[in-house]
Amino acid sequence: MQTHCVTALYDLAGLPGRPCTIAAALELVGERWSLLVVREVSLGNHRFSDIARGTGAPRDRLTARLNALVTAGVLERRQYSDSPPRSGYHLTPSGRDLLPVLQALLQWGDRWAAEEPPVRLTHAPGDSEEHTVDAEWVCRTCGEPVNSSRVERVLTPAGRALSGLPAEERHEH
Amino acid sequence: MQTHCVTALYDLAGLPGRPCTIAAALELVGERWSLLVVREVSLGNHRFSDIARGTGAPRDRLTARLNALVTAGVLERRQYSDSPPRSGYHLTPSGRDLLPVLQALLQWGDRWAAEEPPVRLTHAPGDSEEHTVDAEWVCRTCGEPVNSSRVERVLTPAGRALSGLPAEERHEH
DNA sequence: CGTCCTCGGTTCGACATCCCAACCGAGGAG
DNA sequence: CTCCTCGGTTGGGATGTCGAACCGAGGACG
Repeated sequence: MQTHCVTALYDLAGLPGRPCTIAAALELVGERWSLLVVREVSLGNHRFSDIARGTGAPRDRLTARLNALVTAGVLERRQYSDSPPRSGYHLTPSGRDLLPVLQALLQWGDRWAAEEPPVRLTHAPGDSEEHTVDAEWVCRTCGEPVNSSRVERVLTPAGRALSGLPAEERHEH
Repeated sequence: MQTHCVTALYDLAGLPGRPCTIAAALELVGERWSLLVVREVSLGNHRFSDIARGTGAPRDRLTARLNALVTAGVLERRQYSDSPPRSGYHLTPSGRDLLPVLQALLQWGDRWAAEEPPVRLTHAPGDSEEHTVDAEWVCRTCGEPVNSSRVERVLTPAGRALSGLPAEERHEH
């Protein structure tokens, strides 16, 4: 599996504020419509007009976002017809890795932004019964829910360099 | 536990595109700086100037975002000094529920938006060793990872009403 | 008292982005 | 030939964004 970005990594030093990959991520996919475009493509709508209808984005904004997401390495264009020449947009591995972000937003929106969710995710894996998906973040290493356990933030050498701290000996309080 | 929004639920019918709480969520916290403000507050920076420094947001934008997040019910103002009268911003339950969104963005950004992450999250729950957090979404009901299992989208009655007539949905392979 | 400082904003002007509606060119279909 | 769809582009007005300057309340210092 790819472990870092191939196409569009973001220079953390060029960002304002605390050096943090959340900010870098938002720089790539945080503009208006971007994540909804990813949602729409992940639902199987690969064509310009389907994405436009599904998201509700203005066509010129959609053009801009699609191009930005392609150069960010989140989407790729793929020709699906020679005549007339037509191409569709598909998720790259990096784009597929955004699905957890969408899952998190969906779950938050279901709970806090709508009276009654318009869509329910159901789940029938293996031999268990069909049921509504209610997901939580779990640490792959130890299996515990992430939020209920003690989590500490540690600056890496790269982070120390970016925040102007001496290379060794100094920790944040 | 609160199961829906108390202050600022978003009228899904007023949104363009597919009725979807991801869009509603982004309407509340998707503007520039909003999620970074939530990150900053969650790190313990409650004061205006600390949030400004931590996020790098212009002061007028920060004012706008803080007010929006307060009326959205994500943050609340709390007075921490009478003289001079000073108040800080704190996460509400709804704001705390955004942490999984930040976790998802962090993980994506670490992998796809930066060469070397500036911060590592470590985790030492219960009796296991300290290790780097690597989280995934797991279904609370059956315990299986959400992305690797069959998940289906089902329109609820509310969703059916909102979309008039449901279109057929294809899935990516 | 007067001057300085910090904190939490507000105001201003230049600029970028956004939205909508109209338009356009390539390529079928009839 | 005319019409249609698809995938955009273009123009103009509204809205959002930015950086820097300004402001008022309230200490702190002398």
